[in-house]
Amino acid sequence: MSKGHTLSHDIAVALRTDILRQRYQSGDRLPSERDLAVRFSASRGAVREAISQLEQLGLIQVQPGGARVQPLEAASIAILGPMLGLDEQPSVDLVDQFLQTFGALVSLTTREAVAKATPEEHQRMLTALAELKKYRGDFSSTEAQSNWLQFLEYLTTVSNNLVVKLIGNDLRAQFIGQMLKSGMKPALSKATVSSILKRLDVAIKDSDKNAASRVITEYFDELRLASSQALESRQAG
Amino acid sequence: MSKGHTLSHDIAVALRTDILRQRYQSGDRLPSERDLAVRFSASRGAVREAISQLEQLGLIQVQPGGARVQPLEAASIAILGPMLGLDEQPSVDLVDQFLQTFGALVSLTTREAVAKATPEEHQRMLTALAELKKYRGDFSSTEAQSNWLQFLEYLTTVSNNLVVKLIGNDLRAQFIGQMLKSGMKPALSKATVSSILKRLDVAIKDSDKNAASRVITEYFDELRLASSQALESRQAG
DNA sequence: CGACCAATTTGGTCAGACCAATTTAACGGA
DNA sequence: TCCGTTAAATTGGTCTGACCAAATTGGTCG
Repeated sequence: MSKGHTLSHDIAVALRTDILRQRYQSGDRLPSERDLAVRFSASRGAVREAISQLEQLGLIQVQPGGARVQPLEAASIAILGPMLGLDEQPSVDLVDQFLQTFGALVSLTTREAVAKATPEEHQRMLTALAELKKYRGDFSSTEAQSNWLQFLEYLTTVSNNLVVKLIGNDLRAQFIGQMLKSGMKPALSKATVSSILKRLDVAIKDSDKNAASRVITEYFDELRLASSQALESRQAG
Repeated sequence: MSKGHTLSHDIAVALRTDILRQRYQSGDRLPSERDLAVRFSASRGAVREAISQLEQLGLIQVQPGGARVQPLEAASIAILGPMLGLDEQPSVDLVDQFLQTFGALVSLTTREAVAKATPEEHQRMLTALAELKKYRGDFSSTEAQSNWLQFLEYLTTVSNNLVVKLIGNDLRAQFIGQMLKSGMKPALSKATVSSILKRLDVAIKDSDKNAASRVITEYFDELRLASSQALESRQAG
């Protein structure tokens, strides 16, 4: 194991990809563990480990007689990243759904953060915003994106909502990884970004949780629009 | 395997519980696979399967030299149900966070469902609401709760947001299971429930997505309040 | 064609072996 | 006594082959 991945993990990834590409329909039986061991030139133990990982993801149900593929929509959120990474470019619908959902969660944590922040946290939010404003609305660099995401993550921390944090763990790392891999960066205009940062600043200064939440919702609505356009023009071009 | 659970799953559950109960701190090394095999009177293979499940949950990181416990807040949402089920009664904060987050997601899907529904779906929503109104605000029965949850799930289906669906898979089944196990049912007054159903009906009839979303948000805010009170009075009593 | 039974296949688990990577212990020198 | 180096021990990663319980498949008979 020199490349940091176990064989069982590699097998699970390969099978997961087969399932996500619908090479098996819901209800179909997977090949037997013995057959998979031959296919992957591995021991049955490694295959069993892989299979139990897929079962935990909700992708299959295992019982004596064979493992059966389950409906995709009954699976865990942890399959989102792999789904997005299936093709060279992600599905427009799925990206939109992700942004919409992620936006709703961030809007919630922003609201709660503004409502709950200690004076110190409040100041730290404003300081971070001031740093973001230095980009003058130009969020296209990796650094700017990273700082913006860190800011959003800080809001989650201040909101102290573990449930959102746990969901975010499954959503964020996977999504960002796949977006970067696909080389796609949705571009908001500098005017839009500047406006959002400015209004967010005012909302936080005024401890106006509703305004802050609205600004974030608007940011994600803009981002959804820009993403859809970017993806569609890539598909046309 | 006569009781529907594999040994590896039982071992994973036991270790997960140890970790969630903070018997190990973040950074601590778990006992070796060989020691765990002795402890659980199992083979090392079964232990390895259990360990790889815990790694997928983000609870541990496995490498030669030993598996290390990871910070809880870096884990997957799939640990929420087990966290809620640790004690006889769930943590007030965690239940509140769950309801807040779940409420935000349902509010989003309600908004989208109202915006997107086909005439047939629209009619089906109204029909389901009419059925719910027959309870005259009395949601205390298992049947009423079940029908209400089915209605909310139908909204998710109509909204066609796979991301929310996948998150819901991790949230819903676990949470409801744990709540029922703890025998706790938060009680909203009949007047509150009737009012919510009535206004939701109007909003859907008018295809007013914002109003529908607001009604759902309000329902969950009331539910959060009632839950906190119910849990706190149980702790006091 | 359907029911029943036997054979085969499948998952569940075990023990023991071996190799690569990490951790711990021991030794020597300053 | 402390630090650095090396060796030994421990740990994870994987394999093979065996056996048992549960499910599936195939064959036979009415």
